[in-house]
Amino acid sequence: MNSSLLDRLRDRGYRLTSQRRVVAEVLDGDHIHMTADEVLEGAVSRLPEISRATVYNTLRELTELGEILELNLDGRSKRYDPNVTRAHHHLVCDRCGLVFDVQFEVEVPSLGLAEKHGMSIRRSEIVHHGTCRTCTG
Amino acid sequence: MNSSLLDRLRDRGYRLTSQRRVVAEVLDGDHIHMTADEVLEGAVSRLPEISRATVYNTLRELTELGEILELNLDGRSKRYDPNVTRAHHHLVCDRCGLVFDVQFEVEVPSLGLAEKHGMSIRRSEIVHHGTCRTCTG
DNA sequence: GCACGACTTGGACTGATTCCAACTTTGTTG
DNA sequence: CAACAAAGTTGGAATCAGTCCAAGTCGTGC
Ligand SMILES: [Mn+2]
Ligand SMILES: [Mn+2]
Ligand SMILES: [Zn+2]
Ligand SMILES: [Zn+2]
Repeated sequence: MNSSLLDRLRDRGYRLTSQRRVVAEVLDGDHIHMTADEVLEGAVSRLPEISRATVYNTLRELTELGEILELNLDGRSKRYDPNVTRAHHHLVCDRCGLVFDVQFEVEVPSLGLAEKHGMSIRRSEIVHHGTCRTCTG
Repeated sequence: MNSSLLDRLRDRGYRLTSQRRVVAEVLDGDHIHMTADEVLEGAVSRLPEISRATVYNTLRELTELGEILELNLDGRSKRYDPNVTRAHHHLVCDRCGLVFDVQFEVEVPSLGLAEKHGMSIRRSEIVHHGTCRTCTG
């Protein structure tokens, strides 16, 4: 998994810098949905001199490579999801921003030509908005 | 439709100011997904002295009333959708931001208790990301 | 070892939205 | 009607996330 990520980076002609390695390490996990700032925080704790700009650059690169998903769950910070292999939904608490994965056996409905308005579709996203238990009080 | 919106505003104890009326008018339509700035622009053309702050205030109120939907389609500006009666998906061009409605007969899969992680769900959103015909070139 | 392109950096900048304190409007009460 | 309170509006400052940029560093091929 991780080695293939690094391989892919190399295959694209990207250099394997300590900064990129650290960002990839911080993002490793199963049900995490970190903001860029959280990634920066984790990266800094391993490599104190890493900069915000590099974290943003690397997140963009990893997204373009398809190694992570960039999620717009609420109107706030984007979140980055390393789980690209198993398609899943997301559950978001509109009050506190908590995010859950939902492993649900519903294939995303594929659209017919008519519905696509001539667009080519790359990816479909299902987000459920609600209130988590602690926020309900 | 429109009168019921104004009625609802009154029922909640909201005053029916010219500013609120203008914002509601600008938002009236069927397949529109305006940004706050576009709403402001339309509102100003009818009521030049209206302020940005009031537009944002009114958009929040209408959203809380359930009269419009606040959509986070891309990481940019939120979009406001007055079509709350017919559930539908959205199709977004990731290059130019164009938005289409998709009237598709797929009910949003409802989640079982286990999948909900204890959350109460208010609304589910399906967004298809891709590239529109003109952006494909 | 040098040169060059790739990469990183801090800080300035931008765009979207929220916040705020002053002001205006409207509704209520005597 | 006058006076006061409550609700609404305003412009601009502030915040927040993200992008941009010019300068400096690194590292690979020659
Ligand atoms: Mn996820
Ligand atoms: Mn719509
Ligand atoms: Zn919550
Ligand atoms: Zn497009």
